[in-house]
Amino acid sequence: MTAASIRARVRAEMTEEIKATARRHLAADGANLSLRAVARELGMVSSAIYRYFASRDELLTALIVDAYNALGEAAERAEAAVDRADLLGRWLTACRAVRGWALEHPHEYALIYGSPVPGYAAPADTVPPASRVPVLITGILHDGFQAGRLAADQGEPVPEPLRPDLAALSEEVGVEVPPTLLARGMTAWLQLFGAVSFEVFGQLNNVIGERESFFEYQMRSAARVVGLEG
Amino acid sequence: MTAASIRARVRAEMTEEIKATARRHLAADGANLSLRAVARELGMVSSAIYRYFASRDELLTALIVDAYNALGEAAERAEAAVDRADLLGRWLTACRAVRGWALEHPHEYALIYGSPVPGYAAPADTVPPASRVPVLITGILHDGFQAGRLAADQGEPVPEPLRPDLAALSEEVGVEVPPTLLARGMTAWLQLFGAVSFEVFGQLNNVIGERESFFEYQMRSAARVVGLEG
DNA sequence: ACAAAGTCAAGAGCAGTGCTCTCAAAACGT
DNA sequence: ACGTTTTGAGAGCACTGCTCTTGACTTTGT
Repeated sequence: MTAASIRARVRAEMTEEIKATARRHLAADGANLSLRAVARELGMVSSAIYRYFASRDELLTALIVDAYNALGEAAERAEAAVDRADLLGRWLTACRAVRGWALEHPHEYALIYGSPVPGYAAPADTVPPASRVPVLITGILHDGFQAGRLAADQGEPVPEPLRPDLAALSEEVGVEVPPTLLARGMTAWLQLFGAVSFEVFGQLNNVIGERESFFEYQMRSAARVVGLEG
Repeated sequence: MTAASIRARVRAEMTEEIKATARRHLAADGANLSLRAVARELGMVSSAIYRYFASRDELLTALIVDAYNALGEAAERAEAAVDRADLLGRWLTACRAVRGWALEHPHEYALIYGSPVPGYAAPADTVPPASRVPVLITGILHDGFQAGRLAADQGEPVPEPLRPDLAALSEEVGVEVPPTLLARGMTAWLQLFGAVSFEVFGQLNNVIGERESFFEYQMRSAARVVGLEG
């Protein structure tokens, strides 16, 4: 049994090493990285990789799950260090963590928030890692609402047809937030990933030089829409 | 000279035909479409394509420019049909046109607003087509400001370091808009493309069913931040 | 202790890719 | 009509993802 564990452990290490190498190659070739190149760098032959990943897509899926988790954890850790009562601080800190991680790992960010890979369909096990950031944001909304510091109704009225979607969403996450507040939360969510994506994908090149100020302004503006006071 | 025109015209038609075929292949293979497959479908050999495009990247550039122009034109045409005094209507109409085009041409949209193609660097001639939508939005801001219906200062205060960027931007576009208003315009811009990207790239799957209501709500909310009254 | 079962890396091979080069046949300007 | 330019075809290079087979090694059941 201990012997089997050894083999299992070696296998796990090898798997991790392949992923690490692939992650490095991601920077050069994006989503269409070369399995053969990864194998070559690891001093093995391409067919050997298929012992660990059934296909290139499966390798990609592993990288995607890892990326979602890394991003989620970065946001969670940063946000957890902020005083629970400081709602605006929690929001801004989470935003900065997302942006920071994205700028540090632009190619992994592109993998999860960029254009979908052509033939690739994300399997179900990417969903929980993917929802870590949304869940985090929803938690801030929840706390603010419970404390009576976030109004349910405010700003643009929420269209009737949209409310069931929002109610189902709040239920799915397991956090109770009124649909009207959740709708504003999604505005902030769009604003966050819109800003990060534009910066990472180069849409801000030759447009905005002061990236930090710009991001800070946009996230504070989003917070204002939600109703988070400074 | 007329003879030369014939050859030139045939060449132009051939170029257009290659692009059209490539556009079709874009749907299946995304940014890494196959030159050979395109050639095969056109009944020619792969090397013949190099008479029209020096490389795959150059073909991609042509597709990118076309996509930016198509999107820009769709937005401009729709917006132009709205009463000039109806600022909110102009904004919402432009937004709907952008979303509509993106949903009709998801793969072309991914090409211009998705993750940047790995080895590819966008040449300078993509800039003017790319700025058609931003210019359009800026025009609405300008008209509203001139008419005294859009306040310069409102909402979140704009950080000092950001102002030169915004001033330069307004100058570059050739449309006079106060930096504070332009900052809110960029909020709306982020909101627009954040919403469209999330929908086209599948981030809203199993999250929002009522896409139209959701989009409408988000764009009205963005308009409110800018200061566009209904 | 030893054979059976399982696991692994390697190599050959298939069909495909972007791209370059050469060569013959058109189309063109004069 | 003649020399130039443009065009398509074909062969070829180095590369890709992936499959299948082979031989060596390790783990397991008895």
